[in-house]
Amino acid sequence: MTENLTLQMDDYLPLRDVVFNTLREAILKGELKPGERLMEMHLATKLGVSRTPIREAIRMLEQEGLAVTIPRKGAQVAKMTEKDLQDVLEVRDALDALAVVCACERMTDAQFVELKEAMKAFENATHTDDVRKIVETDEAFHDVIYAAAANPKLENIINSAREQMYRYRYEYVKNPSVYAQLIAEHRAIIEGFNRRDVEYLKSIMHTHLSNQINAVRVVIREQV
Amino acid sequence: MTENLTLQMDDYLPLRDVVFNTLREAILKGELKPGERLMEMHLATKLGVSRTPIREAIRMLEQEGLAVTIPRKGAQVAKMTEKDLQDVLEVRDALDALAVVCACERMTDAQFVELKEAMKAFENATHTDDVRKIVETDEAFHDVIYAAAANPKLENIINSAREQMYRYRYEYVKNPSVYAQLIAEHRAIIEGFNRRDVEYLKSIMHTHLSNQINAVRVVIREQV
DNA sequence: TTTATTAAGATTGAATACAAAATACACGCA
DNA sequence: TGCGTGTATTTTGTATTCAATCTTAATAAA
Repeated sequence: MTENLTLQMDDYLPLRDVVFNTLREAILKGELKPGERLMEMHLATKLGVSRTPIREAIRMLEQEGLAVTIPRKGAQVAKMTEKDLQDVLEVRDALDALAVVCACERMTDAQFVELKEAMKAFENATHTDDVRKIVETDEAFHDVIYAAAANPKLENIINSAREQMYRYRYEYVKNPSVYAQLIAEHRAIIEGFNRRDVEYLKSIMHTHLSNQINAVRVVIREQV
Repeated sequence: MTENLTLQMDDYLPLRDVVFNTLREAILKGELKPGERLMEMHLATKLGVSRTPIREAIRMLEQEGLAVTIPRKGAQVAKMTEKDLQDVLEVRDALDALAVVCACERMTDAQFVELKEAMKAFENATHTDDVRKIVETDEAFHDVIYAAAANPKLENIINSAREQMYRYRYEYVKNPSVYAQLIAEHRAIIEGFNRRDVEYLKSIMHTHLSNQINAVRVVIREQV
């Protein structure tokens, strides 16, 4: 009886959070395209809720950088210019460097095992055609590193930066010719942690990130 | 006539933004203390608005890390633990380093002049007892650097990190014995930009930041 | 006295209602 | 045809209302 209640409590989420997650996912997957208007009434009827939770969810998306709203004109999915992308990458580069420094110091043995498993999962995924799965296992690999850094604030900020590129990054991963390189880089990262070689790790992370730049840049240029 | 209309347009702000700014200021100034409950009805009557804009402002504060809400229980001003502070400082350290690297490359002559003026303003402020002014001119000095980095995304993230420490930092600046050191560090920063000496700048920024740690830590310990 | 119990009040969550502004569109005019 | 102008419609901003949950406090039982 009580456990039933607890269960209800556990999976209870305010509608605003449900809406937020739904819209967030839709934006990241590209179902809602950059520049697309987020009309409250439209979303409300589509999701079967009132405007109230929609509005609150939009405020949240706004602060995440996924939506932009102009007073009295409404919200739209955030667009990124090439400059925006460059700026975000610059920041991520610095934060990635910090993350590997921290992770190098603080990674537990269990986490190192986890990292190697995440590596395998990614490698397996690249043998399929499931782009979604490839992206997810790649993200998961990096998640292990960020978690090992043991700095939740850092993790939050990196995630927010990742999120902003996510939409564009999809295109990069769709191209199978990059898999070999990605795998090699992941292997190098593991090797780096094995040797606890901070400088080596920093440089790998840097190339790993900058490889994405050009690909993403092309996608952004295509965005009218 | 038309200019009057434009003016009205310009200073129009949705209530949610007015409320957001008001609450944000109140939190940063310490008028709303960490852990204090943010009750919608209470704030609404106090500010003379309905609960709707209050709720939206709270969602915004939440994403800024200034408020925390537990579903069905309401929001409260975010508390920071020592660990939280350490985490934020670690991140800010990395971002400050990035900022000076960028600023070193990109700072215009006009901005360098601005920086020297901000320095003077800060120095003058330290000769008064106006703690508020001292904090503001100090912030302004750093704002010039962050602006010179010419990376708005970086600026946003740094500002959000600064904001989270701001409340606690006040106490540090209240102590006049640190002024001399602060001035010396600011002078060193200017000297660093003059020489475009990135490594020197990084190290100054690092000590500049870490000097704050212990002071802030004391304040946090006092927070029950 | 302390601990359950439970009812009243307070508070949040969500929907609805109303006001103000922006947008779209049809009409008239040059 | 092209361009304003004004009206109708849509959309956002804010307030109000109703429902669900949480908190508090008073009461009763051990």
